[in-house]
Amino acid sequence: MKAEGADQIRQAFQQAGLRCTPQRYAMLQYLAAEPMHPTAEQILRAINRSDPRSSRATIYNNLHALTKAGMVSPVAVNSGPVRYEANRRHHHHFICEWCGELEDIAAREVAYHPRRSQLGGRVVEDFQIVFRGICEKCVQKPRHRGPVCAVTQRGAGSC
Amino acid sequence: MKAEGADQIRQAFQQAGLRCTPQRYAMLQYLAAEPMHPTAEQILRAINRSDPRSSRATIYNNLHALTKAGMVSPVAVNSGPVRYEANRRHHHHFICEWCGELEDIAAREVAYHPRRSQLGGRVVEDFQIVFRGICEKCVQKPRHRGPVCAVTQRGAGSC
DNA sequence: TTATCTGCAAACGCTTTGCATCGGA
DNA sequence: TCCGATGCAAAGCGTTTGCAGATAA
Repeated sequence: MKAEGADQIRQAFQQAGLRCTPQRYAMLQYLAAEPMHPTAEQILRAINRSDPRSSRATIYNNLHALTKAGMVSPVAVNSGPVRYEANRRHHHHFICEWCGELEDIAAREVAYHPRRSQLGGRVVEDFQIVFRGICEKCVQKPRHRGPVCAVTQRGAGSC
Repeated sequence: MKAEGADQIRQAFQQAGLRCTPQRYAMLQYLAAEPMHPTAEQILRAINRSDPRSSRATIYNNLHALTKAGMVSPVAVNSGPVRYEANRRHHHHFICEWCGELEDIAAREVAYHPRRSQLGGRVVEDFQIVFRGICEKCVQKPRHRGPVCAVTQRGAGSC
């Protein structure tokens, strides 16, 4: 996904009823251009690298605001710091058990398209598949170390 | 799922090459009998309610040990404290966006049984579906408060 | 007997919060 | 102009760690 145009970003904030501050602008631009799933800390470092000085508190405040407005989504598929992604089309996730990397899986790669919007007496509004296994990079690398810790997601790093 | 027999629990530890201490025994017994997905703190409180005095550090140590041995699994589908479950058969999860409750969904309730164990160049070893929506209890209750915060999972509690 | 486990307490990492100041609309 | 956003610093919560003493096998 490419970076959005300047007007597009301003407009998005307007529609959400949020002020378009330099900090928010930088955050959304970064997240929309970024194929990774950065943590709050990574977002802070990335946007402070180029221009305005954002504070940690502002990053957290705005991640909440943007989440509430539906402009970004928290990705909480493993433990550790929460990761974020700009809202793209419906997709799933893959987690490498060796290097901990988190990748997107396009919905069309998966043959599951439930028709029912119910499950027992529950109303289902969304679903998301999390695959676990070994990523492409790790498959073709010799296994230096063991897999990452299933709880902390730390302990390896061979990718 | 019912509580396991005493011998069964001792045996499980033996097979894993782990000592069967009173603390570990209580933890596994509790997790095997418990249909919830308790946090470390909840496990601590639950097992200290009945018998031996376990410490917080021991709970965390053992959750790692039991996870490494494949006897319990961390459930990290939302942010906040990590939740744990004893290893049962393959299943999925449902998260209520109103009360934050986490429920199991039996695999047979879901018509997705992928044949391939690959996804691009990746090796898939496991997958897990996370459904989001409104749980049975919340569906039939008037909506007192808004949904829980998507980041912190706090802010409601109507269930 | 001894490697392993426990418990305490301190430290750590991530996140939230209170409050004074600032600035976009 | 003024409500909402920012930044700082301190506190909060969940978790990890080091180490001395206890204990299952």
